[in-house]
Amino acid sequence: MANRTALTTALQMGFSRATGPRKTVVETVVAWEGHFSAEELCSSIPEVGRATVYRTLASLQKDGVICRLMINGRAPRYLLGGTQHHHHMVCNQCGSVQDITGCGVDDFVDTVAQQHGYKPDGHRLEIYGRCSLCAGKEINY
Amino acid sequence: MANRTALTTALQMGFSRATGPRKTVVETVVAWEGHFSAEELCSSIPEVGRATVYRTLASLQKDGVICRLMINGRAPRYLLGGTQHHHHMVCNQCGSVQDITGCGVDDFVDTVAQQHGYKPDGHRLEIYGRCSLCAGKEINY
DNA sequence: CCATTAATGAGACAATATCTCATTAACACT
DNA sequence: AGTGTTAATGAGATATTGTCTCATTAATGG
Repeated sequence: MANRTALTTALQMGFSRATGPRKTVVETVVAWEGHFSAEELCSSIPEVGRATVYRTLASLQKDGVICRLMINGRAPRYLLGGTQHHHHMVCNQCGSVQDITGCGVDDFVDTVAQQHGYKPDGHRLEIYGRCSLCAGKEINY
Repeated sequence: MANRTALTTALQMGFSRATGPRKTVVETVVAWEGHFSAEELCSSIPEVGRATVYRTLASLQKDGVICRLMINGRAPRYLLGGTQHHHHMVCNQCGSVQDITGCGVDDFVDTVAQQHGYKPDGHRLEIYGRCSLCAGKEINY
């Protein structure tokens, strides 16, 4: 399994006990195709409590196992991929996500951050835009 | 008034009627110091209905009059500034916002976007990190 | 196998966002 | 200025998402 290492690591980092519920959450996250919201994850594993899901997501994010993307709409969405996929371009309309790699992003972010006295959180960069396929889907108040 | 143009424009763009409530919202936004959440805005102008505030915010964002920042926590925060202030660096902990200008960001974003077939939404770039003043404020589930 | 205590989860609560639809009022046109 | 048309409003219900409490469960070291 490609993500075996990530899974095992995730189960151990940031916690002192490797529990069953957490294992369920992590395995589900690892197997997920594309990005997901916390509520979607909760729904897919109703046997795990909501608090535990949120706890685990926060921990995984903190440890860099998953990324948290603020796409258009209310709920943040999560995406597997820590060290390798820190940079994304997100479509505000359809929520499609593209990786940005090998573009000198790290250097750029570091430079800008340093200029402003920031310590970038894992050098994470997200560009929000609109992919060419998306027309304006209006909200109906 | 410095933002006279922005205000007038904002009142007319995207709507067919310039109404009193919308004028109230826009004037309040223009006069606001720093960033704000939708609920904060609602509270400050209770005479305007919640739906109208959200409607107007969405419109202003779409027209590029305000920026929407997804800072750590639940509620998105808004910031006056369209064309001039499209780039920000946001601290995930304290929510402080710094402008990024004159760093070749536009060119960079354009290049990356083009490579991925994106049309960046007003060339808006946001880097989420952690400012050096902020220690980890944990969540107590 | 036991004791310790980290972790869990049910469910209340809080915060935020959206929707419905009857009412109001902005605007074009006299 | 008066009037008809209809865009816009807002009160309040509802939906969605996130956090907290605390009694109970179970992982781990010894």
